[in-house]
Amino acid sequence: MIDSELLFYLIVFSETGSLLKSSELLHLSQPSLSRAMQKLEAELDLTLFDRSANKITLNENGKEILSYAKDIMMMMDHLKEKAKTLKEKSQSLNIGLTAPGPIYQFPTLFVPILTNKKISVMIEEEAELVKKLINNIYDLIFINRSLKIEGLVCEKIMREHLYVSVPTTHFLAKYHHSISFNDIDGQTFLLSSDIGQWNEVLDKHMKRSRFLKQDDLDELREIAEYSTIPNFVTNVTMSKNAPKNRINIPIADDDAYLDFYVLCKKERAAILDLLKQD
Amino acid sequence: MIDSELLFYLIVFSETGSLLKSSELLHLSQPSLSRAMQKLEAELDLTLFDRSANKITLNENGKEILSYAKDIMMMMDHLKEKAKTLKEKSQSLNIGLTAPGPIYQFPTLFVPILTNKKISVMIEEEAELVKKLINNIYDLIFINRSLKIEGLVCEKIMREHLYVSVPTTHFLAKYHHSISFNDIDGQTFLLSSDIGQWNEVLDKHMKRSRFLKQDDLDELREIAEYSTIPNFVTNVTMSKNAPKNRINIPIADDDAYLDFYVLCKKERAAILDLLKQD
DNA sequence: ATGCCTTACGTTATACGTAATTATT
DNA sequence: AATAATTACGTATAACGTAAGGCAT
Repeated sequence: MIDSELLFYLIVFSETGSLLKSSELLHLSQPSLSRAMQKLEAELDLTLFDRSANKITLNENGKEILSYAKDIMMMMDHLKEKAKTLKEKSQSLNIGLTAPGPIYQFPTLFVPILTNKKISVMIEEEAELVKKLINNIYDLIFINRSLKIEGLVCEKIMREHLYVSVPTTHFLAKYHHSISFNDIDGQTFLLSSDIGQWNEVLDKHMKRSRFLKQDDLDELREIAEYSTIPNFVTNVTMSKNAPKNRINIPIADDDAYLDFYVLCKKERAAILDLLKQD
Repeated sequence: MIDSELLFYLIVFSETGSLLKSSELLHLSQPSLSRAMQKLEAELDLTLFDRSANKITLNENGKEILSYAKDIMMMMDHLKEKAKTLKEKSQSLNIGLTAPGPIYQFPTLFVPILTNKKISVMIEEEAELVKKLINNIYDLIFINRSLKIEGLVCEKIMREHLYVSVPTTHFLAKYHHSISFNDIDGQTFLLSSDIGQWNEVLDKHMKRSRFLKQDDLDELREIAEYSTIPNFVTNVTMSKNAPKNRINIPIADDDAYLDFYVLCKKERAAILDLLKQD
């Protein structure tokens, strides 16, 4: 096998025209480079240089071989580039969701420092998620039904249950054990912008309501605490230190429940272990 | 720089699926190969294998990198092939002539063992010779006039003079000091098949003559010795130990002289030194 | 005399094989 | 137990830098 290092040296030499200058660029002693070029000639069993006592130049053979060396070096660069890309990819975890629930259920999975991976999270519809999982754009997706597809593993991993959060002074607070969409429809609610699949639920059962959309979750929480506007929480988003002036009332309808199934490629099923940390 | 040897090992591994088998094919101990693959991973800063205690397989990264490695290895093979071709070329000397005279004038040049080169010799017309010299098909050509072309060197190197060789008993032998084409035209002559430019001379001045063409020069010489048929020789083809029963009569016409000029590419002018050996 | 390449030589680092170790089937 | 990988360790080879030598400008 021809040593690719020597081909690289040849290219550098062709650009400086002298062993001395090349050796400086290559952080190598000049005798070493001289021997390296002799070795290349020996390996190829071909004279590549015209030599005089204090001058060395590429001969016709050398020029021909040089162009091949450049091609190979270009391929080497492509390989290195690919290796870099693959490393980035293997260090990142792309997760797709139909709704944000799993982020609260599996907090360590979604914290880059803990999983030692760069995380990207995207909320999309099921069909899109599945397509992109198969195309390796996602490593892991969460959807709301069981889906058996060749080459994919699918496991049920959680159920999310919707609650309405109202001030203790609110007229709805009397339903504190249970409530239905019908009971609360027609009011105005604070609502996070990114609730994915829950949008469909609300569109279906809360046609007469008004929603004040809020992008920032911290701001939403703050507004909720200092206003009397009802908002929504779920079993996984409820914090232990919830505001004392509010109560969370479970919604009894079947559509107030969302099951979550996690899917990934069979050969990467090991990723699912990450879920078991939580 | 990535060591191309390691890429080759990777390819062999991909074909056997085991380090042990690969190491045998590569005439290498198995621990060495194990370390080599670890080194490749380190150089690329990328995991290429899934390892268990007694099994190692390519992972997704490894498969991707493998295809790049194969491309590079193919380029390496092309380079080696090219080197081989160039070596063949640098060991051969292609000479073109308008007439065979220089072969006799520069005998060592045309003996492969002495010049340490494979020799090919071809007789063609000037225009063809020059074209092929420029296109590197010939390394050296001999033509009959001075020709100044950019990038070529041209030197006058010999003059060939035509003689007619007749038995001492022949009626033409009385002209032993000098003779003209006109004096000898109308006879029958022995003639070599490959006389190149001399054909034109004879076509012009010997329209009424008959020529007995002979491919093999040794046979021609033998026939000449044991017959009374006149033939042609020149100052360079005349042998010292010429047959005693014949005399060589110089032809006086201007067209009985052919000047020879040698041409080669300027950058290869060193080849001309070969002529000086003779 | 100077500059640049090659050869010589002693040293260091690298790559190898053998042997020991580990873990899976 | 057998197989096939990795790790440990001592050795031999190969690559390096310094120093010396040679030849053309």
